[in-house]
Amino acid sequence: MGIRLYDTHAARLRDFVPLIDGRVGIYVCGPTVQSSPHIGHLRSALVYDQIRRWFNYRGFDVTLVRNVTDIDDKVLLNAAAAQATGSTEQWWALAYRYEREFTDSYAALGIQPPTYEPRATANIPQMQELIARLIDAGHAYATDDGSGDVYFDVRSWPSYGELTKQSIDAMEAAADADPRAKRDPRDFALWKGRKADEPESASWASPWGDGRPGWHIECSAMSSRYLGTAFDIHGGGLDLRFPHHENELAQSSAAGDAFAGYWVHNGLVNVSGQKMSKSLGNSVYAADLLGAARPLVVRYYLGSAHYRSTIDFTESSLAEAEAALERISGFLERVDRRLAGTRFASSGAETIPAEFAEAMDDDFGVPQALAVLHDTVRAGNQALDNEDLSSAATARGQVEAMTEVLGINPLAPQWQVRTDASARAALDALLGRLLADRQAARESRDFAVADRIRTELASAGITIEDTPTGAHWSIDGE
RNA sequence: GGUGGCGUGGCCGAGAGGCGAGGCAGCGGCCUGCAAAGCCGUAUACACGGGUUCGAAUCCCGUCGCCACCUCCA
Repeated sequence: MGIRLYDTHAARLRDFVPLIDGRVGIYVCGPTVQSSPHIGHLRSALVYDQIRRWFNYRGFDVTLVRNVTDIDDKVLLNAAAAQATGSTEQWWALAYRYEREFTDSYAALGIQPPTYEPRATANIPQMQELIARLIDAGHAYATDDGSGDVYFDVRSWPSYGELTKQSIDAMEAAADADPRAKRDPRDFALWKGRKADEPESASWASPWGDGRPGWHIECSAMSSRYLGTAFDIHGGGLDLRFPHHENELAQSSAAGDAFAGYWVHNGLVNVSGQKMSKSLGNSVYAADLLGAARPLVVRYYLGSAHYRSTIDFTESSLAEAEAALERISGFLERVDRRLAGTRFASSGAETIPAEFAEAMDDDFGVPQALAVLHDTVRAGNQALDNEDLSSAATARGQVEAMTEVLGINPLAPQWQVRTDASARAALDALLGRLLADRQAARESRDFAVADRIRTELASAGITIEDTPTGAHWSIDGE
């Protein structure tokens, strides 16, 4: 049985059949690097990381391309606005600064780097070549108003609107768009002629005059450059279906490219039930999240809902994720302690339970897969309670395998807080003394003393758990 | 106006015709000196009204409410 996924274009679940056996090419729309990454950007990148990891597990050779839009109106606008108040930062420096913020945030969440991350500014010739093909084919036109603009002619492409099932005539006319010299208000820019107040560094020579690319053309050009004119999966946020993906599809098809075989769209993130927007001032940035919880907790939270559903970020969201994760790491630590020194000490086979795999194969059903994970944790704890070490070891292997493929193994090096080894050893020695004192007090039934030690440690952020093999201490939140 | 989606127990969140996913919180119990952790048990949940069916949270019709997109969006 193979992987099924929901194709937005067909509007139904489809069996995944790769163009080339054993390989999958995925193109994902990355961010416009005009401001800091927010919770929605993280969720989107995480979704494709999960998908990519599952394809990998299923034996596919995955090529994941996620672009960086580093030239666009907002980038220029934001740089110009800062310059107006004294900044000397150029638009390209601003874009690169934000690009690094994105990279750092992705890395913090354990999102594997894509196979390649092309920048729009590095693919201008490819875009121009595509625009020229569209003009030749009669689907695009350069305006005659001297602006240097080139537009896609939506009326020339009968299937325009097919991705989002809309007909051109039923579309609302763009209220705020500057019609300039468009033949139809829905025509969209492929090339934007340079305006007098725009920096020379943001313009490129072209057959239609100096200028810069429109937004949509970059993805068509870059996907075909790196994945071929026909490739397997195109992904992005639900909000990109229209106009961005609709336009990509129109221009690539009109140019004669087969383009994406499957369209995948991830759900958006709301904040307390509301859409996140700058005007509402309710944006939750990556920095806010990473300041509020460990990166692993953020990853678990953002990755625990189904990729197509809207998730709502509320006050308790991170605490709930933390608690769920605590169950998993609690088991893994417990089983490791119990199995140490036994013949089950070293990790056995890491196997993925069939139900987990079935859930993931079915449109990446992470929520059901997590249910299997939690069931396995319970089974493992039961086995430990019953001193059934063999079953406990099996459960450990399964939990490790499942958390590994989801990128949420709490014991993975990625998530370990870097603590000074010598400081840790010193702490361990001190706690050893205190725990010995507490044990002595307990044996002489002086519980007041024993409890005081435990309370004092608790107020220092250290939790004591008594186990059959002695007291175990841990630092809260690690 | 057009297109698409959603409404599940105190909360989060799956499922899509027939044994009540899972997590959090709560309650009862086991364990413990007491805890913690763990385990066991614990819920007449599917917006409303009709209909189809032996059987509907799931399919159909209608109603109400909420949301997204319609050229800035992850």
